[in-house]
This record gives sequence, structure tokens and C-alpha cells, in this order.
Amino acid sequence: MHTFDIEQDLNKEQQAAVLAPDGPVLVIAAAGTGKTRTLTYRVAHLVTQGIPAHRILLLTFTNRAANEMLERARVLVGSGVSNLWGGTFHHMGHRLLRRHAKLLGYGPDYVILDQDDSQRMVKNCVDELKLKSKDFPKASVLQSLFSLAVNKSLSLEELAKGRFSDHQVDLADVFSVHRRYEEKKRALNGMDFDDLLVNALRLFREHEEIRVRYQEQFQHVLVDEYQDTNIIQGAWVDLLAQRHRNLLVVGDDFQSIYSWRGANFRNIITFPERYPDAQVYKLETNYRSTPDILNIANRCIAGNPEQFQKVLRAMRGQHKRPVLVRTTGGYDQARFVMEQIHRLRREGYKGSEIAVLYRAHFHAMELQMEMNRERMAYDITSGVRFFEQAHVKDVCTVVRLAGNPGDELAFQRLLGLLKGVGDKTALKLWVKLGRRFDPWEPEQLALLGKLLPERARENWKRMAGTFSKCIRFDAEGSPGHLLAAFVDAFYGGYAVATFDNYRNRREDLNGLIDFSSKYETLQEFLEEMALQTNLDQESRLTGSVNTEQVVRLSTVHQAKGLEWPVVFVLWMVDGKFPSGKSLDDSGGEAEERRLFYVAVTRAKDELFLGVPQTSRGRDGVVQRCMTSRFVTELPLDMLEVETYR
DNA sequence: GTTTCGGTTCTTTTT
DNA sequence: GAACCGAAAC
Repeated sequence: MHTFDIEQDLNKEQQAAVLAPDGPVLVIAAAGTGKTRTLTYRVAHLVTQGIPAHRILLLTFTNRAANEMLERARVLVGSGVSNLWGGTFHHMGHRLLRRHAKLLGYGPDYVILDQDDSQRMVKNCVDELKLKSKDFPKASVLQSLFSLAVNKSLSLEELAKGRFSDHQVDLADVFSVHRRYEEKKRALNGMDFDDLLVNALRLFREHEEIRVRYQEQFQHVLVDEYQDTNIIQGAWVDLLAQRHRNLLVVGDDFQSIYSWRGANFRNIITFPERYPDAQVYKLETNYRSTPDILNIANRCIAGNPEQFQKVLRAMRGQHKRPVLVRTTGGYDQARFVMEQIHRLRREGYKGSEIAVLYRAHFHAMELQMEMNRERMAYDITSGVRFFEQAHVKDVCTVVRLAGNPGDELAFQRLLGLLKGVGDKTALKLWVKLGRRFDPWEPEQLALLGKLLPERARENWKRMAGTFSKCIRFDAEGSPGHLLAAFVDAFYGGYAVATFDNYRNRREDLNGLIDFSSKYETLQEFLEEMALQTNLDQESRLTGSVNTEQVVRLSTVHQAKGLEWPVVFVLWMVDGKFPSGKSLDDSGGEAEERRLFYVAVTRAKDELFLGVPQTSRGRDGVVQRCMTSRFVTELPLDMLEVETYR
């Protein structure tokens, strides 16, 4: 059953970390040094040592990382790991709160608001308080400000003062929006992403019996990507591990790229101070990339302040030199990438072995157009996340209402799909129905039918038909039926009339219905959906495309933790990468540089850095571009310089 | 008073 | 793509 051999499967550095004795452990794992592998083996090792899986807690940042590690651990030690507590911080927070939310005054069936939901709710607050004006900050700005305050553990006042220092904004108004927002969430029995973290921490801090119970339960706590934890998460982990003190954190301060959302890499930097008896292990042996690529990585990051010094040691031999390519503009850059992809294909690379990375989604516009024109298969984790696309959110409103009749946002959105009903009418109806709408109650359906404006009724009949067709049983059963029925009866027609890319959206919806049928209850589906930002790559790709030949387009952030034989980095130009906006923010230049480090270390064999000489600004005006400082900082002989026009 | 529609603008990064 | 704005339509 245990089909692994630590001595044979791992190098010395990794072995040391995996076999580390009990107590606090800090593993500094540089890029491509087998961090996931080490963590997985550590879990497997603990299980074979006789630690019951349910007494191990494994925290990650992304769903992808959680799934990958649990999957790999399962391969090593079999189904024994299935009781392991593993997942993202938000998942774990939710898992605890689902059990104990009552203690904090929430109902057990609270709803999770994703970012889009929060933003809409903030917008509703601004509307209700009649604060809408040209000068007043937009809902999205306010929402992210509220969120940042939580994640950085700063007072809203402090943060708002800095943010609006040069605007004429009455901070009192900002506060009242915030207060209203908090009240609204309470009224709805809802938590946003930040509440999941904050409330989970409160649970521990304010309820000793809960704290003691979980401190006792988790004999071992393991944290992945520790450099990305924020203050709340850091405190959470410290608290949980207090009893047994078997806390193993893995991270790479070089790859800390989330300070803009509150990540505090001081957590990792000060770990040895907070745990003076901590064992520190470094992983520096890199199997991924060629020496030339690692040279660039080592060189670019070395000057950053405040970090654990480490140098990537290459295990691979020389291959092709990394290339810096100067092009006239974005279009030529795209042409260059296309030509190279054709060459690579001729040399035997598959499309899926190639990735194009960039700082911001719109940087890939020209390339997308070119790829479309040539009908080259590509997959892009688009700027809009799968579950936040309009059509996905639209159809999910029915499940939300079926699961929670008090979901105002869902109601508003659902009714907004009817011609002749907008925000105002929806809100009026919501109040008339007593701020509650249960689609399974025939009386409510009939009442709403009567209250609706004349021209909305025709469509309403079809919408309402969905509910009468799905018997109550479905509310407790799989959400798939309900979604399918809604699409059949109403949304299919609506989508045809509304979207020009109807077919794609219909495919998304089919994918969603497939995805939903994995869940047995509406509640489960809703929770999972809110915490999931994207469908897995495999399930999103249509069967008709040969996935082997699909080139990957991605932001650098989303590429973290992944690797490809060939990597292109677009727009290595000051203002774009580093991004002009981020330079004055908290992370500043150092964080942008770390981002560049992440981009470079994704490449195994070949690396291309694109440097267009001009870019088209807002009004179509052509501007000269300065080569990115991250490139000019490098010694010239580290790169092959090419000009393409 | 509301809603719709058509045009415009703007895109950093994510659970 | 989708949020936003202003003008026209209900």
C-alpha cells in the first residue's frame, strides 16, 4: 500500500524537510525545487507514521494546489488520506463556520457572496443612501477598499484617508456605506470572502471550547505558499498549531506576489523569530530549467531588499539561450510569437508545451486576434472568471433562490432578466413579497405573477414554469435538474436573444450543469461554486479540440506553480511590466520584480522576452516604450538579442 | 419614473 | 466583456 521510497524518490534537501522531526519547521522552497512534491511526501510520511489523516490540516491558497496535493498523496498512501482536512483557507474557514456559525449569530445555511455579489451589494448601498454622484467612488473601488482593510488588518479610516487624499470625498459617507453593507450582509445571512476568514478567526478567539477542540484535533498543520498569507491567516495558523506546535510552513519569499490583496510576507520572514526553535530547510536544487534561465532568475531577484537569500542551482544541461526580441509594436510581437510557435511545432513541441505569459489580460489582445485569425487553438484563463460570467451567474440565481429564499441579490438578478423589469421594479417587488421569495411556494409564484408589470408577464410564465416542473424533492436533491429545466424553459431563449456568442455560452452552461451534477444538494453546490473561481482546465475545454495542441495564454499570477518547456513573456516594457499602477502601491517595484522572477522560472527549455518599441495608447496615439528595467538590469550577455519586424 | 438601448470606456493581479 | 452614461421609449 505504501508505494513510495523517500530515499529514492527525493533528493537530500527534500528528504531532510520531509523527515523533519516534530516542532515548527520552515521550508524555504525556491522555484522549481519540488515544493509540492516535498509537501506531498511529508503528508504521506506522517500518515505512514500512524498519524490519523483527520488530525492533519493542509492549507493552500488555490483550489488547484489543494486538489493536486491530495491527489498525489492519495497515489502515495492510498485512500487513507481521504479524511485529511485539506483545502484553501476560505474552504477551511467555511467548513468550520458551517458547523459553528450559530455561535457568531449566523444561521447555519448562510450564503457566501463572491466578489461580484459583494460589489453589487455595495452598489445597492450607495444607491439606497443616495450617494451616487460623479465624485463619489464607484462600488468596485469601495468594495476593494473594504476588503483590503480586512485583509491588511488596517482600520478603514486609515486606509480611506490615504486612498482618497486627493479627492473631495466625505469619509463619513464612505463609512456609512460600509456600515450599510455590513448590515445588509447580516440581514441576508451572508458572508463575503473576507468574512469567512475573519469569522473563522473570531470563532477561535472568542470561543475557547472551539479553539481547544481544534487545537487538540490538529496534530500537524501544514501550510503551502506561506509567503502569501495575510495577517488574519497567519494568526489563524499560529493559533491552531499552538497546542501541538507541529507547524510546517512552505514558501518562497521570492514568489510573494499577492501583497496587493493583503498578503504579508513578513509572516514568512519573521517565522524564525516567532518560533525560535524552528528548523529551517532550504530547497535550492532546480530540475526544471536550463542554467541560462536560472541565471536570469537568480540575477533579477538578487537586489531585492529583505529576503532569505537563496540561489537556484541548475541540474540540467545547457540548451538554447533565452532570447530578448525587439519588435516594432504589439502586432509584430504577436506575429513573432506565432512564427516561433510554428517553428516549435515543427521541432516537435506540442501546443500544450507552450505558454504565453503577460502582466495584465489586455496585453494579450493582439495575440488573441492573430490566433483567432489563424485558427490556432489556445486556452486563456480569461479576465472574467468562469463563475462570474453573466450567463453563469444568471442561471445560478434559480439555485440560489431555491436554496435560500432570502437571497435579495439573486432575486434582483433573476427578475432583471425579464423585459420591463429593472433594478427599481425588482426592489419594489422584493419588498412587497416581504423580502423573501420561495419559488417552491405556488402562492408566491402566483402573487409575483400578478404584481409584475404587464409586459413582463409573458416571459414570467416560462420562467415560473421551471419551478412548477421541478418538484420540491429537487430542492434537496441535485441542482442539475433545476438548472437544466431553467435553461430549457427560459434561459436558452433569453440567451439567443441577448448574446451574439450564444453557442459558447450554451456550452458553458452545459459544462456548468455537468459540474453541478457532482453535487447532491443545492447547498453543497452553492458553497462550492462561490469558492471556486474557475472550472478545471480539462472540464472547460470542449471535447472537439485536441487538448494536446492547445497553447496556454495566462497572466503571470495565474501561471504560478505551473511550468512549460517554452515560455514567452509579452510586453517587457516599463509601465506594463512593471505595471505603472503597482509601482506606488504597497508591494511596489520589489513585488513586480518578484513577479518577473515567477514568469522567468516557469520556463524549462526556452524563454522569450518580448520588447515592443511602441504601444498604442488610449486614443490610438503611438507612444515610445522604454525597455523594462527588469531587462536592462540584466547583463547583456545573458540574453540573445534579436530584432523582428 | 423606469427601462432600454446604443455608444463609450476601460481594463492588474484572486479566494 | 461588462460597467457606465445619456438619450429615447414605455
